[in-house]
Amino acid sequence: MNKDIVCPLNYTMSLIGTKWKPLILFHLLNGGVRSGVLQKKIPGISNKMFTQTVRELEKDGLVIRKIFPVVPPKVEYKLSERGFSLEGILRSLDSWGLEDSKH
Amino acid sequence: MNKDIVCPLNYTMSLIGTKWKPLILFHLLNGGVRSGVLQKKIPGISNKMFTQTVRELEKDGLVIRKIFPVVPPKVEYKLSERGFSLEGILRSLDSWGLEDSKH
DNA sequence: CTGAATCCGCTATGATACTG
DNA sequence: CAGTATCATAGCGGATTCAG
Repeated sequence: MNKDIVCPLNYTMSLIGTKWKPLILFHLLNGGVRSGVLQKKIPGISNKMFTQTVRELEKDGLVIRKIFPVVPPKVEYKLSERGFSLEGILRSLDSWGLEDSKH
Repeated sequence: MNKDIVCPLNYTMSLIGTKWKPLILFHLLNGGVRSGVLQKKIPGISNKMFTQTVRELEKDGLVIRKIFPVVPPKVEYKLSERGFSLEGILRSLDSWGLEDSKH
């Protein structure tokens, strides 16, 4: 009996339940963006965690990584269709923060 | 300039952006419950992290802790009004997991 | 020059045993 | 029953190094 299926929330958390994943996904809602630009949008994230996290998202099929074979190196990240299906949740999290921070 | 306000999502994540917080909050949606019962609903959480996490939620005003001065000890946790305001988000996360796990 | 991997020190986490 | 203490491990952050 798989616990992730007993409560689907466990399944969701296994995919996006970390400190940085929702933030990265949120900043990709507006479209694909270059690696360095994306990283600058995430305040406080370390280089290492950015790379590690975005790669996990890629592995889980939420983010697509596109490499341009040019000099200097260029890498872009964008949401997959599956990643986009989280849009409502991500925007709700953002809206909740906006409202709650007023109180 | 506070980064948590530049993007409200940062603020939200600072409150519930950990592995266990959404799970604990979700299992409190149906009402107050005794400590041990709540912990059993969270598969995989260690005793230490359960106590630590639920106390942080209490400190942030999302969860209310009620102590009954009896023997054996009895402690109940329930959502505060502020905690309940996350209901929509928590149920969306659960629903998303249910849908996504089908694919 | 950009993107990412490696190394090291530190913090957070988990398992177990124990206290009130 | 609820929570704490202790210790081993895993994960994170920062600086540096490497690759293209």
